[in-house]
Amino acid sequence: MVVADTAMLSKYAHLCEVPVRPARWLTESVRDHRLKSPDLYRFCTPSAETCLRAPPSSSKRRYNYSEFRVEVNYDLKSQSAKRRKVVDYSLSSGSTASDQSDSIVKNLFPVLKISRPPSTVRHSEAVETVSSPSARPRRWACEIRPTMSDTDFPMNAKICELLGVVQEAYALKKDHFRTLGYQRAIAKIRSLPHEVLTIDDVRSLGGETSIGSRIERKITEIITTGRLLQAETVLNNSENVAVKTLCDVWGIGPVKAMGLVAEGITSIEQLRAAVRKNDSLLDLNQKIGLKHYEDLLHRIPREQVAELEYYVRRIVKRVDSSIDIKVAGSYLRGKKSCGDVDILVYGSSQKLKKAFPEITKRMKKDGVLTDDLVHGAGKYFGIFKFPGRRHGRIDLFAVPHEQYPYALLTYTGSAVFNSHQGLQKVCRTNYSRTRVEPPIRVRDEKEIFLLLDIPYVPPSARSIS
DNA sequence: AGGCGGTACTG
DNA sequence: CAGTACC
DNA sequence: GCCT
Repeated sequence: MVVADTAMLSKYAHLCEVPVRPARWLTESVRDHRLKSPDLYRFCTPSAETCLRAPPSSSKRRYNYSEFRVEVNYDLKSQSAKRRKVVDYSLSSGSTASDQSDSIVKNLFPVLKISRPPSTVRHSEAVETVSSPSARPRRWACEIRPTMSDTDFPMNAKICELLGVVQEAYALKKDHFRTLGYQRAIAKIRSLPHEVLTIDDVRSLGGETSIGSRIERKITEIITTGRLLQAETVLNNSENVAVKTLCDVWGIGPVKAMGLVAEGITSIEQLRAAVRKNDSLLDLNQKIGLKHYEDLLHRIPREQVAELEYYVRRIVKRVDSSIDIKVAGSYLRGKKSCGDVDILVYGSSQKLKKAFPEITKRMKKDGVLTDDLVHGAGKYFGIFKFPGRRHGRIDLFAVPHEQYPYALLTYTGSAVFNSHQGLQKVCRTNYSRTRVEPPIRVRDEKEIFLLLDIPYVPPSARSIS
């Protein structure tokens, strides 16, 4: 099943191999901290009719999350009568968090392999994988269509490249929404199953395409002339190029960069010279970003992230053995290299209060954390370094265990993946340091997918851009 | 005409 | 408060 | 920028 608004429905319902449910269902379930009966929230449009799940045979079935009894549709692709399984388990258990999650996973997803710790296995095995592809839907709700590789359709790639130049220029001007418009149009082109060689290839899509008259005109220009004047103007604008370069320094954004360019600073070297003369040109974080500019341009090899994980866990366990860590982000998604390292530090909020500052303190004493960028009560952003290695960016998040699955989902990303299907919304509502009400209780990420009734997507499949 | 993500930290 | 960053 |  898919949580959808009306626009979503008209766009994607025909692609869904699972039932569709209105967003109102999610909103009210979240608000009231219990799952509303889906039968009260059905779309009645003909196109969605075939997607709707048949009403439960037992009219007494309740969707109360406190007793956590939900239906699991774990073989959505099966053409035969839908196989269903009712899962019913109590929320009390003496086992550890990872034991719990493993056994739950095995119960819910018999075909799922549970990985050993990433540091002890080869990269390709380091993420949870589904052993039998036929045991889950081919097309996930969060992955509406596969993205074509650039070589598939040269013209599409060209269009995306040139529109991307314009989009970046708007991003630097902080024209947030025009940027968004271009991003969506580019995503659309990239997802097309055919090459755009005439403008009719775009027009024939019909419906909501994210491509309006303006972008359509630009696409026409690219198709007919092979060029886009506006993009060339941007690329030839040295001021633009300089702003972009300066924005690569952590802590410098478009506004600061434009200010620097206005002062005649157009390169990293010039910026360093300028800071030597005027110490207050940059704030503390920007100076740190500049100091490690070259190192931070490099991605961190997966093996080194695993080393860091080992080290941080050792520190954490010494501070408080009831606390554990989880490396999320692109590492958890199985990438061979990571732009930074995201680490969730999770345990009881009481213990975290004392332990979290202590953990970063010890890492600093060891010389592993070399610079602090942000340290709040619930998050730490900084720079780490191991002997003989480059500096790298590290983020630590203190997560109370009842919010852990939401935080894990959030920080595993990708950002684009999270932006689909209400994932962002449900995580936001339930993972927040300032949150007062208790979150909807879930034990692991899979239960969040259940909550949304979206087929589970393993981390390795969430790297959509 | 108005929406397009929400939150947390720095200075 | 604006700016920047996080996914 | 696009969409409702």
